[in-house]
Amino acid sequence: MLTLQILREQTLTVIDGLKKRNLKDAELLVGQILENDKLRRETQGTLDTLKAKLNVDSKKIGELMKGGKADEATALRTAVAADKDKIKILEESLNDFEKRQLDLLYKIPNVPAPIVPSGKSAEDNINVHQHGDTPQLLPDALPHWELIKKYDIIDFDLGIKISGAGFPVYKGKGARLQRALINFFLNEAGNAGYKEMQPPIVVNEASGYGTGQLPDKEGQMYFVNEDGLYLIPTAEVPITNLYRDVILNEEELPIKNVGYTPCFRREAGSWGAHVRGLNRLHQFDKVEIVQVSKPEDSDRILEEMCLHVQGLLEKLELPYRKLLLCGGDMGFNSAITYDMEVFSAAQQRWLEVSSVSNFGTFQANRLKLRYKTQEGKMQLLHTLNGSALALPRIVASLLENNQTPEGIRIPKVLVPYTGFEIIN
RNA sequence: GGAAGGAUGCCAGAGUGGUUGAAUGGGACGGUCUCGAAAACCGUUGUCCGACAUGUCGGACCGAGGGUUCGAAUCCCUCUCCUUCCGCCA
Repeated sequence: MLTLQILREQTLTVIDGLKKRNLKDAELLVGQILENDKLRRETQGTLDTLKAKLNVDSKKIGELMKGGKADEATALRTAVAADKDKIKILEESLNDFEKRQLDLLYKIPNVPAPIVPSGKSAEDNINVHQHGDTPQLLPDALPHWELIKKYDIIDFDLGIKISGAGFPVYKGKGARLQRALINFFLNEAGNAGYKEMQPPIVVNEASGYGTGQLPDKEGQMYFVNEDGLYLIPTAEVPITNLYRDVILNEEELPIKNVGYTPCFRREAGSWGAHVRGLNRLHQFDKVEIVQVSKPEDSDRILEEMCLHVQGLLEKLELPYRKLLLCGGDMGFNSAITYDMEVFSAAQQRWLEVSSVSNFGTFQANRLKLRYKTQEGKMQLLHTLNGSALALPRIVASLLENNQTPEGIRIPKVLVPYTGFEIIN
């Protein structure tokens, strides 16, 4: 969430930024917060003055009691009672202002960075980079949902039997390919200086709030009611929350972590004709890179993370494009997001396989993730993350793009991981 | 699942209801000493909110939330978490 400081000091910038997201009531919301903030501060002022008086009087009563002046003490005691009533009322009112402040802050998305274009939907995203030729397939080329049946490597029906739709079973070389990709991605990140982490894949409520899945997005996560735990929609949640309520030393920065986890998404109401096969699943595998950096470094680091992801796609010989998301298509928490999309030849579609984002202080503010500057000042850090990479759509495009009459060719870089060169 | 104990500052660890934001020790930082270091000695060691002011003043914070009281780290209630033992088990 945005800090009050930003809202107070950069009000117009915030409103302009929010308009890029097509947030309807930007002025209204910001105005409500500032008004509430003003009232909150006034209330606290009078409350603090009263409390200061109470503290002095209490001390005085103590001294009177000690000095054996019980009468005077009793008199003062009755005088204090009136103040206590006032304090109680003011405290309630202060609580209300604080609660309302939080409610309002939760409603406001992050302010898009200056380079983010305004726009309503994916139509308005900007293609900033494209790499690789889209492959020409034979006329009898198959989409991946046919290929996985033909070679018996991913089985949706078995998944339906034991779990439900959107929970495929990977078999034989299909399972092996999954494992190969995960290892490849983890090793590449390790070589790039990321520390490998293996976090839990269920998280508590506080973690959901920390990275911004809660409130409001409960419906997208699986919830274990009995224990109050959420199945993670991405490794971003546990890995970023490792740094909740943490004060880092400047020398530790930037933090670079990578983790592989399964990811769970309910995807309520988002099923349609274009989500066949591996395009959208309830459970999928993903390797995620997460960084925590000083504010002045995060722009550079975002680029670095993008290049890492692009490098992976190039090594896998997949044609891809890099999009700068417009305000209307960005996630709630993000200040800048680049999406990487690979071309899936048989579907003739671009598939999003990675989303690399800089959150600025938006998550850090909720997480209370800070560091102490050399001048000894507490400062919120910046958080960033990106998929590197999400498996299912990578698999879809690998299968489709590399199909030949003899079988599906495995990219050279993966062969040491799979142990085979072709799926046939 | 059963039983018991606990939660205090960066860590360890005190704390009779009334200058306790909190003893003491350790660590870290600064200084003295030294060619340098160690040791020793001296000093510093919070966060959040607010008000005027780039410093001061006020308020809050001893797991969380309530309560009792003129006054709560200290008493009472609820919740959360942790540890240990037993049971079950990968």
